[in-house]
Formats: sequence, C-alpha cells, structure tokens
Amino acid sequence: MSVPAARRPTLKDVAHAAGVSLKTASRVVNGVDSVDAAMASRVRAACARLGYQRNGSAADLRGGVSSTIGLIIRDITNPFYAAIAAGAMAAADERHLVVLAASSEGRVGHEQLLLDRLLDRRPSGMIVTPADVDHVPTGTEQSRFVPFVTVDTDWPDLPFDHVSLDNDGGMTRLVDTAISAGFRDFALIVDSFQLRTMWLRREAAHAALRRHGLDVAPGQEMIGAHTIDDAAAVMGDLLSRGHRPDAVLCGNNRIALGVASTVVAAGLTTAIVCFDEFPLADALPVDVIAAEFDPRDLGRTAVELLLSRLEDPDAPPRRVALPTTLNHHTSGGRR
Amino acid sequence: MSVPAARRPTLKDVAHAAGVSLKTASRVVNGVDSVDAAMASRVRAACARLGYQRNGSAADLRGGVSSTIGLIIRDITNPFYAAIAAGAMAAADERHLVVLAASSEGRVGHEQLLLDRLLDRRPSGMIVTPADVDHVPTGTEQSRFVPFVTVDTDWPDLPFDHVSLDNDGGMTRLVDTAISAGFRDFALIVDSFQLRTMWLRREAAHAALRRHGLDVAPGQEMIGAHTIDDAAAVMGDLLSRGHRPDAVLCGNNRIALGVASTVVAAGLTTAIVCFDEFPLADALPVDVIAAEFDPRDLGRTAVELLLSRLEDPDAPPRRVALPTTLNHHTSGGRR
DNA sequence: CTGTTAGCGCCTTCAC
DNA sequence: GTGAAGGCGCTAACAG
Repeated sequence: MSVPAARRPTLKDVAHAAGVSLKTASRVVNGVDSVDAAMASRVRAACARLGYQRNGSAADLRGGVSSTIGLIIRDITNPFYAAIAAGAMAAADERHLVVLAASSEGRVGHEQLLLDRLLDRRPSGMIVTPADVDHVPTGTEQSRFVPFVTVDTDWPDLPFDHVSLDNDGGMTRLVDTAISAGFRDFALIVDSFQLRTMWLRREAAHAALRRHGLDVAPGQEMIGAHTIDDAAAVMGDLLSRGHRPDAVLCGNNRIALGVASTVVAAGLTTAIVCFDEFPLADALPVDVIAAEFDPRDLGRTAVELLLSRLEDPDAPPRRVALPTTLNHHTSGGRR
Repeated sequence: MSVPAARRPTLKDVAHAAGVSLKTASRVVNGVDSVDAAMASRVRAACARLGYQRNGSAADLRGGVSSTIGLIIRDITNPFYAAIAAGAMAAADERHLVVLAASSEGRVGHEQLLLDRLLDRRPSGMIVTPADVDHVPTGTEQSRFVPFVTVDTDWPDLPFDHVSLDNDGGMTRLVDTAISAGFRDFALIVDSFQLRTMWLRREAAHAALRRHGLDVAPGQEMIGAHTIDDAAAVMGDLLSRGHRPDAVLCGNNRIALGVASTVVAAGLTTAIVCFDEFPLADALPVDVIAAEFDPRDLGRTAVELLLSRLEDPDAPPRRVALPTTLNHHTSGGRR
C-alpha cells in the first residue's frame, strides 16, 4: 500500500487508520477521558505510527479562541528588556500560552510593522514595551478585541493596563541614601527622554535633591548616554570641564558601568548612584548605591494583567508600580 | 441599524459593507491589483470603518503554508542567548516571518514541553539552542515536515543544519596570544559540560597548551561555575588553596567577571583570558584577552540556514562555524 | 459513549 | 475583471 509521499498526517488520517470517527480521534488527542480505552489506545498508536502533530491554529480557528499572546520588546539584547521577556514567557508558559515575540529595536516604524504583523496572528492579547512615549501606533484600536498591556513605558491617553517600576520611589530613596552617606555635590547622567522612565527618574532626582535644599550643579546634568561607551565619554567630558562631583546619579546600569569605567580610570572615588543592579560593584574602588529590582516581575505582572483583563474586559484600567530594593556597596567591598 | 455588539469583523463583513463579493475583498486586502479602483477603495473604506483585522492563521490554514518560525532559546536572560534571539528575530522580520519564541531555562523537560507546544502552531521551521547535548527531545521526527536548525550546541546523530561559534579556533588563538604575552601558569575555569561548547573550549585549551609543551597545572581546573558569583567563589577557593596562576582561562564572560572580581579584590594582577566580550575590561588593573564575537550572527545565520533548507529540503545538512575576533586589553587601559 | 453535521475565516479553483 | 462553490484541519452542537 503506497503512501502519498510527503503529506502531513491530519486527524482524519489518524481516525481512518484507527478505524474510528474523526471526533473520537479528536477527543483522544485532546485528553477527553470519556472514550473507550481500547479505542483510545488504537488512536494513540495511529498517532505515533503516522507521526501525527496536532494543528493548534486550526483548533483555535474553530473554537474562536487563541492560545497565543503577542510580545513586542523594545530591545531584546538589553538585559533589562530581555528579563521582561523572560518573565512574560515564563508566566505565559504556566498558562499554556505561546508567545509571539518581536524586538522593535526602539524604532517606532518597526514597532508599527511588528504590531500589524503580530495582530495578524490573532493573539488573545498584546504586551508591549513601547518604543516611544510620543508615538502611539495604529492598530491599538484593536484593543476592543485584543487587550493591550504596556510595560515600563506607557502610551499617554490610552486606557491600557500598565506595569512599571516605581521610578519615583526608587530614585527618591537613592538620593536620600546618598545624602545620608554624606554626598552633596551631584551630577546626573541619563539616557534619552524618549524613554519616559528616564524622565521620571530625572524628575524624581531633582525633586528629592530639592527637598534637601540641594540640586544638580549647573553643567553637571548630561543627557543622551545611550551605551556604556557613550556614558564613559560623557563622564570624561564632565571631568575634562573641571567638574569633580561627589556622586553621579545614573539613570540606568549601562550608564553606571560607563561612568564607573571613566571614574576608576581617572583614579577618582566618585560614588555611583544608579537604578538597577551593578555587576562588579564590590570589586570597584568606589561606593555604589543601587536601586535594584527583578525586571522579570514586570513581564510576569504584565501577563497577569492581561489575563485579568481577558476575564473581565470591562474592569477599569489598572496601573501597577513595582518597588525597588536599595543596596549600598561600600568601596571596600563591604556592604 | 444595530451592530451585533462585539463580534470581530471578518472579510465577509467587509465585503458585505462594501457591496462586493468575498473574493474581491480578499483581493484588495492581499494587494492583488487587478481590481477595479472604485471597488478597491470602497473595500478599503469598509476595512477602516469596521476596524477589520486580517486573520493570518486562517489564511495559512487554507494555503497550507505557515508564516511563523519557532525559536527555543536556552535562557533568554543570558545576554549571549538573548543576542542569538535578537539576530534570529531581525532576520525573520526581514523575511516577513513571525517568531514563536520560548525560553527553556536550560531544563530538558521544559524544552520538550515547549517544543510540543510550538510545533502545535505549525511553524515552517524550528530554531533551537538545545538545553542539553545528551537529551534529544521527541518531536524532532517532525523534521520531515518542519526543518530544525540547532544553534551553539547540537544534538548528536541528528542530521540538522547547525551553526555555532568557532570554539576551537577561538580558544586556540586565545591560548597562543596569552603565551606570546608571556604567561605560563594557567588555570581553567568553565561552566558545566552539559554545555557542549564548554567541553569544546576546554578541549581546545588543553590541546593548545600542550602544543606549547604546557598544560593546566593540577588543581587549577575547575568546573561548574554557573553564575558570576559561582565563578568568584571558585576563584576564591583556588587562591585559598595557595595557587597563584599567571592567567585564568575562562569559559565565558560570566566566569571572567566573577574571576576578575575575586582577583581584583585580592589585589592580584592575574590575567583574564576569556571567550566573549568583557565589559569594563579597560577599567580593571589586569590584562584581559578576549575572543569576541557578535552572537546575533548565530541567530541570523540560523534563519538563513532554515530558509535554504525550506527551499531545498533534500540538500545535505550544513554546519557553519562563525569566527571570533581576538582583543587584548592591556592592564593600563591601552589596547 | 460515539458519530454526524456544520462551519470557524480565508483562499483556490473555475466558471461567468 | 468578478463571483460562487468547495475545502484547509479542526471542534461545537447535536443527534444516535
């Protein structure tokens, strides 16, 4: 008996091979246990023999549901966003959801493209770390049918569920701690304000300093440190202009790494005060004060928000801010 | 005229609203240009008005093709693997493919689960960074229909396309360079041999040293440094046992970071010789010799291999090894 | 407990 | 250039 060379076996083929009806095969494959044991094992044997692989998309189509969620990450090579993705994937796995993932590389045009392309696959929801505060892509009207959750940054005026870090609280505690430790002359280095979080952290830093009657000295606030090397250069520039701050408030850990490398190379002991963990903190001859957090929790929380929303589409939008943990690495390596 | 509240509009709805046939609407949506201009614009208007969103899965079902690929990453929070994912996603985007992504967290059981779940969505191919050399999951029989590409590590005896780094060549050049720089007393610290790459690098290190009439001194080879902290502890252990190697060969950059932190804290100048980039290399008071590479290329290449395979299913399996770039960061910060 | 019928949303014939 | 019928693989709804 000749087999039609390379056609993928369908449930129909399985049913036929097992001598049962399509629906019975379907029941077995889907683990419905009200099936006669003998039939069931015949079906399972046929599956194995033919190399049957279920087609979940077809099942979703019929059932009107979708077992995928979309995930648009700003930059998957950035450990912060990668960890968000990891958290979201782990949470999705637990719920038996498959993740359609894409990295927008921070380009709004690309984000738009990816959004359209992912929406095409009919995910049951979309999780996005937006590329730009000011650019709301089209396609978000679909939120009537597929709920959106924004992570880290939000889109203004859109009533989506949202989860972010407690940027304000974290930076405030950072500044308070640094001041308690005796630092008075602060520089502030941040990445682009295209990232709303950067703006929030910057605002919080200024506010906290002012509450202590201080502020960043003129010429000591620098914007646009996008990479570790940028930050190192920016700090070099600051030093070459004769500034010698006690402490540098860094908008994220990439900036902190760059600043640290310049500071250490210059033989200074300027303290590094930063958001996020700082690897090697204990090995460096400078104080490091860090507001640490696990960015996976952002991804996990996003999935949870999505599922709540699916359960109750009409609930008011929820906004969650995850707290940070403060750590002071004293220059000796003690903590 | 009352609209049935919240049903998602289908192409049928669009066609009806535009007063054309289903097929005509389909043609317009798919950019077939042999459609009367007036009709086409009526269809487009209807799409916009109803908020129509194409259902790509249904289209794939009918067409018998799939515009997704599956991607199983060993650990998305590890920057190395994250970069592989980034490369794969970028390459997939260019080909208008959507990526079904999942992170196995290095657990074979989980890998198996994810594989089944992704295969369920009928991707046109699977890219995997295997969790374990010795564990080939079931489901790979499906490679008759959906080609597999392994990245970084392969599964033995399976004729899949494969892309990895040139572990052997990279480590060899690392050792040669270190010896040229005058180092003679080497330690070797690696992660688990569950990672085949670790084994390959270790073997290459031994071979290269022996070619120079050297080898790792007894008690100076350590295995199982999984995290930065592990590596720091392992190095601490080595030192506490009285060893003082000239240079430490590190299996990856996490190990190098941990080793560096212990070395620097101990006030030593032991050279760090490692695979992968080493951030902060120039800021540390030790020599760093690194075999650098862009792991994105692994992901990109994997997608290319997959597409070639799709075009020519019967071609012999291809194996690609990407070269590394050697960099010597001298302790002064010069290069 | 099992099988039949209908149809999810779309696209591929193949007529008109 | 356009439209009607049929079916991709699967499962809800309803019989038997």
